[in-house]
Amino acid sequence: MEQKKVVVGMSGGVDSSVAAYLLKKQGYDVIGVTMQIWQDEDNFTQEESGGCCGLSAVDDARRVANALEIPYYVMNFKREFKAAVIDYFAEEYLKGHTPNPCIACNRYVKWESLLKRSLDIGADYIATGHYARVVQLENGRFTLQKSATAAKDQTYALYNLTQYQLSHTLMPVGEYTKEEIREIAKGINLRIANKPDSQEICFIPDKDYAKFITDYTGETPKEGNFVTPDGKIIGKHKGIIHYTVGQRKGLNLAMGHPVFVLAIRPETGEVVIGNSDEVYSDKLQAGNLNFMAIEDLEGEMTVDAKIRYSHKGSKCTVRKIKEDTVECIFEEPQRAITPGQAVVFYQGDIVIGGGTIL
RNA sequence: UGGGCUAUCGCCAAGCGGUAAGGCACAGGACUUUGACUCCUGCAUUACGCUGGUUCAAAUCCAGCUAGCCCAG
Repeated sequence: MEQKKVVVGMSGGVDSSVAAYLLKKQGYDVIGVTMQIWQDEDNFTQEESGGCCGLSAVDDARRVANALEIPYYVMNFKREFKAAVIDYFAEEYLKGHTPNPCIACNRYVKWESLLKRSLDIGADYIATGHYARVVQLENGRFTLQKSATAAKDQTYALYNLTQYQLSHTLMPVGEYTKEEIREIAKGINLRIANKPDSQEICFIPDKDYAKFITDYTGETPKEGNFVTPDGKIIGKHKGIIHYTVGQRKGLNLAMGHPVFVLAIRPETGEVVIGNSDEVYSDKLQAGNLNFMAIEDLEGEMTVDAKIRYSHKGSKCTVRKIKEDTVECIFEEPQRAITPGQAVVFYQGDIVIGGGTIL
C-alpha cells in the first residue's frame, strides 16, 4: 500500500515530538513543520513548549526531526495568525468579551492555513500533539473523542473544526497519557522529554494581556464605574479590558467580603459587581455554532456542556432558538458563564459540537 | 467655638490594664495549553491621632492638644 504523507506541526515540545515519532512508526511518510506564528526570529528560542500554541523552539524541533530522520521545515504564518488570532483577541476584549485565542488559532491557523499548505505540498493529513482522538461515527461523520486521560483532554479547544478538516487530521497522542508520552520520549532519547508544559497565552509571555491590547490597538482603556446589580456606583475601574466574568482579583474593592465581576457592559463601560452566589446562572445562549457528531441540532438534546477549558462539564438541554443560536439550560447553576468563551457539548466522550457564548 | 461622640494596617473592625483578633484589599507561590476561579504563604516586631501623666505594666485609666461626626446655634 502506498505510504500516506502527513505533516506534523512540531512545537519542539514533548507531545508533538512524540506524535511525529508515533506516526513514523505507524508507517506514515512524516514531514516535520514548525509554524512561525508571532515570534521574531531573534526571540525564537524559548524554554517552554507545548502541544497547542506553545512557544516554538525551532532548534528543539529541528533536532527532534533530525533524530527521527524526517524532513523538517519552518513555515511562516505570522500574517494569518495576526488576522485570525491576535486581531480577534483584541477586538473581543474591547467588546467586553473574553476570547479563547487557542480555539481561534486551531480553527483558522492550524487547521486552515497549515492544512492548506500541507495539502499543497502533497500531504494527505496534518497531525498535532493534541490530547484528543479523531473518530468516524457510524453515521459517517467525523468527530473528536476525548483523550485516553480525561485530565489532559484537549477536545474543548478543538470543537470548532469542520468535517473536511477532521477528515485530514491525525492525533496519535490522544491514545496515551501524559506519563506514557514522556516515557516514550525518554525511550527514544529525546532530550526534550522533561520540558515543562506550556501555558498562558503564547503571544503574551509576560501575561499582561491588558497592556498588550493597549499597546497593540493604541487605544487607551476608558475608565468606568463598578456598579452593583441595582445600579449603585461602588468604585472606578481601569477599563473593561481588565476584567472578565467571575473575576475576583485585581478589583481593588474592599467590601469586607469577596466580590466578583458579574457582567461587563461595553455600552456604558460599567462593570457589574456582586457576591459569589450571584455569579451563578443556569442558562446560556451560544452562537457561531459548529456541529461534529451531528449534521445539525434537531429539537432538544441532553448533553454535557463544558463552558471553559478546565470545566468538568455539566448536564444541560440544548435547543435552537434561532438559525445560528442555541439556548442551553443547565440542571445545576454554573459559575461564571462568560461571553466570548466557548461552550462545547459532549455525549459520553464524544464531541457533539459547540459554539461561542453570547 | 455650648454639649455629646469618635480617633487601632490601604478599607472595615476586635480589643475595656498585662504585653496588637479577624475580614476585605494587596503581594508571592501552587494549580492551569485561554481569561478566570480555587488553594497555600506573607502582610501593624515596641506600633494603636499627638503630647504628657498614673502604674511593675496602658491601645486600654487621667489631662491637654489636634482632626472628624452629631445635637444645640
